[in-house]
Amino acid sequence: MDQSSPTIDRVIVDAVLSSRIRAGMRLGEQALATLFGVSRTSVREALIRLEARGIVQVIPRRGWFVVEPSIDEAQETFQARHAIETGILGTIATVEPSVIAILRDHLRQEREAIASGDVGARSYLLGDFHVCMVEAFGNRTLADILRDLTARTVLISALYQSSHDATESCDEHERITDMLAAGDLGAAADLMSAHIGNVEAALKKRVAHDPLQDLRQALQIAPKNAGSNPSE
Amino acid sequence: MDQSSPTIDRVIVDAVLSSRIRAGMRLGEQALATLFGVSRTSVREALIRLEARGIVQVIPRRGWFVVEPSIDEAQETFQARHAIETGILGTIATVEPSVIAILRDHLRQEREAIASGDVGARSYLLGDFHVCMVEAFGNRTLADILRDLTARTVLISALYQSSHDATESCDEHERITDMLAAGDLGAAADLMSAHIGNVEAALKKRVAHDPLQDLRQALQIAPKNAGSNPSE
DNA sequence: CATACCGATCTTGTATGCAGGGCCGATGCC
DNA sequence: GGCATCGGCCCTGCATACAAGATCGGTATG
Repeated sequence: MDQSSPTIDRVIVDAVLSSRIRAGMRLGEQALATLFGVSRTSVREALIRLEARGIVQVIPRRGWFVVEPSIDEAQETFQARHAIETGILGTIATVEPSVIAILRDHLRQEREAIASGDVGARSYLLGDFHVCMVEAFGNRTLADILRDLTARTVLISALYQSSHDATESCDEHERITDMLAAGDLGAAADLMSAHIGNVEAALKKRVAHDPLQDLRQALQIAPKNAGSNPSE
Repeated sequence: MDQSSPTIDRVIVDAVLSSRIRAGMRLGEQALATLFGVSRTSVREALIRLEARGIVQVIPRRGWFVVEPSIDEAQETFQARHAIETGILGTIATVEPSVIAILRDHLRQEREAIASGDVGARSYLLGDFHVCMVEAFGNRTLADILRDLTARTVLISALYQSSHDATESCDEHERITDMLAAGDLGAAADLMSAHIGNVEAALKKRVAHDPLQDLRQALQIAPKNAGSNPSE
């Protein structure tokens, strides 16, 4: 149904969630237009949508770039996720068994992606757990909001070199699910609070944004494309 | 600084927040283009932005309309606001005196608008209290999200004929501010929870969506343009 | 009289063209 | 040799033009 317009948005957002698109990457209108086989107009519409969602930004006569959240913006993003996710847990009364089933299945996919070494799927699923949870609670509005915040979180984690282990995150997800299954929403909220805090704390060792960093890296690791997205 | 593009967005959002634009109202591209003295392209960009923010929607070859949230969407919106606002209160540790000062000044404006009978300013300020609070807490990201949710709340309140009194809302705002000033964040969260519940409960008497309603109203209030925006 | 058909008109969807402005390399000057 | 300047190239910003589709009116027919 929603093919023509949302497609190009989805592709970009999915790429961000899968860590295939990094913060600061340029998104030229003409380049995307030829890639998708459409006019610049359609690409521009998609980019404007993504800008409203806080995923890309335009510099007036320069071009479109994936957002590079500052330290402050990163903190705001984590605080927002913290507030929303603990807030929704404090709002709902009971948790249906179907919710647990969805989350259990999601956990299985997470483990599968981690085991198979698919870093894209791993990144996507680890972030999607939270979106999935809120959506399972029946609030699509909040899920959409959280998805965009998650995209920014992924960008932030790459920007500030998160050291948080995937297995650790997955374990924490499972513990949260266990508490939800037990009906202990307060404990689940506490675990969620700690979990988000862990992810945020894992990137406190910020990347020391001195200009020499880029130069040094460029001189040692030859080409302009680091081996994160070899295919494109 | 941000004049050219955001202006048209702001005008529409402000009109929604001020209850000057109702749910279901048509927003023709050409009409807005001539009104703002720009091309359809710019108008379209603004509408696409507003669509991403969940304020308007486009029906494929029909036109742009202000969203008419369904019962379920209305509940989702209130739950989202509930989760966010109680969540942020549970997230922050201390509340700076400057925050209290901002809220006190805001309360003064609310009372002023209520006393003067300026229904537009009243609607705007009553909703803006919540946005203002989150922004005063220092989280602009969450404040932007809440602003869009507030816009939908205003549309919902008009759609389902809210009976919640403005003075009552303002009083509740003041009690919340008092608890924040006292440093009792838990009590503030409880009051906020009750406050949002009150607003939501006040519109449970839904508007009986029979088609005769529109027809009857149209037959009584003559022309095609209702007298909501006489100047523009 | 009711209904089906059909064209006029208005709406959005999409492409294209041109203008404004920034970046970068070449060139001339100090 | 270093530096300022200038011109070409490329990118976005914006308007316009055309195409596709939907609504609504009139008209003809059963």
